[in-house]
Amino acid sequence: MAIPRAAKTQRRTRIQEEKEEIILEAALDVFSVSGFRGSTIDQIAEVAGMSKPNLLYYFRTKEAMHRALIDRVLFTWLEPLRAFDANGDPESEIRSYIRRKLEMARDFPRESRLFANEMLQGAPHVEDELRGPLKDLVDEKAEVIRAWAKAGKIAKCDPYHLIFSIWSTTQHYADFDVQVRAVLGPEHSGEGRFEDAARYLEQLFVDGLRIRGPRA
Amino acid sequence: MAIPRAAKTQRRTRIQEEKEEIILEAALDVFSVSGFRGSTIDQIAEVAGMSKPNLLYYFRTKEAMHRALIDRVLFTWLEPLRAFDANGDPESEIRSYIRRKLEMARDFPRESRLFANEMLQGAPHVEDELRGPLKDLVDEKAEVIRAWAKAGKIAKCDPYHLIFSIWSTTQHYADFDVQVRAVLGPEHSGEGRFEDAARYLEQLFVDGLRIRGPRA
DNA sequence: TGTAATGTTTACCAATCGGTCAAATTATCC
DNA sequence: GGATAATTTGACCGATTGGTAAACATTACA
Repeated sequence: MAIPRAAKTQRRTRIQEEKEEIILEAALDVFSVSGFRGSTIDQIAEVAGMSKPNLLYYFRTKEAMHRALIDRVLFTWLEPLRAFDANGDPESEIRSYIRRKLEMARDFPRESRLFANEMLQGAPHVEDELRGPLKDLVDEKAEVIRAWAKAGKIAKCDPYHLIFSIWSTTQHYADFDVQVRAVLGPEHSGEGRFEDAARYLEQLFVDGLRIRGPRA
Repeated sequence: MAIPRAAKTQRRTRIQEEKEEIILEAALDVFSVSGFRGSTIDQIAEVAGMSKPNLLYYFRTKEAMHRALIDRVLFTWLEPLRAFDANGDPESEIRSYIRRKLEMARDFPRESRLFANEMLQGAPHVEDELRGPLKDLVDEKAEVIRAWAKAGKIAKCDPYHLIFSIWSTTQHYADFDVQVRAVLGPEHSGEGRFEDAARYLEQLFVDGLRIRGPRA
């Protein structure tokens, strides 16, 4: 009798790893569009190409699927900020942070939307992570930015709202993709819009951080 | 026999106006958090304090409720952009546009989230409005900004991405409110955060638009 | 005040929801 | 190859879903 669920076994089988990957991929498709409440296990099962009980063999509940997905996304989502280097040159650090975040919006839009959906619903599943690891990381990087300003390397600014601005502007191209495409029109909806956005955003933020000399 | 639904009558009764208002208010509460698919008529009925069939007397389907809500929100949501004045002073126009958008994020967060939810789901109910009225309005204002740049009143920049940036940064404080509060901590989660955001964003965008002189 | 239109509720429906169960199938390892 | 564990599925469950039917209550208006 195979009572133990996959999750409870000691070692993960080859099949387990493969199937869990397929399921999470399908779950990402569905959750990122409809949010937790609006998604159904049947939808995910159909996308994954397996039966519903089979999904539930690998993840005991809908919550468990969502949880696993969120955990994975949350980690990789913070990668760019983690890479933010206190010893680097301020301007190029900001620049590459923007570029990296924009690349993620381009290459992993579903992950961005999954996260956005969770935020819109009041973060019922991740509030602890926000207040813990996320806040800690942001606090740390905000301190770096503040130190740069104090040392006169960049203009004074509120580091928290700077970070919020970079988050929102870059993620906008993933989360509000439909709107961006609709407004830009079909002729500017190719991948080139990410190039344009990168150019604009780098200019915007870097200019804002330069210490202003006498104006023309 | 009262076959005709409220919506089909010639003139709207006093009761109709009141109840429809109550229902839409409740629907906004629910839809803005859970999105269309994730919301149920029962939830809305409970918030509205009336029975489910009573809701369905005023709005025949869940879609009709959502539709009515979206239409109303879409209109008021574009108010600030409509007010953007081609004959005004560029710097103060941008400034007051940011301020107005931020006020809306503060005073009408549910409306912002309703819209964001719709975008995340691929705008299945409003794609036409995006491609029509919205695009037209943005095109018009983008032309204004381009003209300002051409006349040397502001620095050259991509007007579309400028508008996207203002949208995303301001709406972020409504849509990602949980995250903002979590990162800022309880001591900075009072209404003052909107003041700080306004100060930061006005500086960011206005600086970016100033024609740059020789640097210090 | 009577009556027709409007508004409200109870009871209900078929479809779908998240999830279980036991039986059947497949992979693994000796 | 056979025993055993791991995987997959069809049938099913109670709860919830969006929505309806019809009886009942209230309002507006002559």
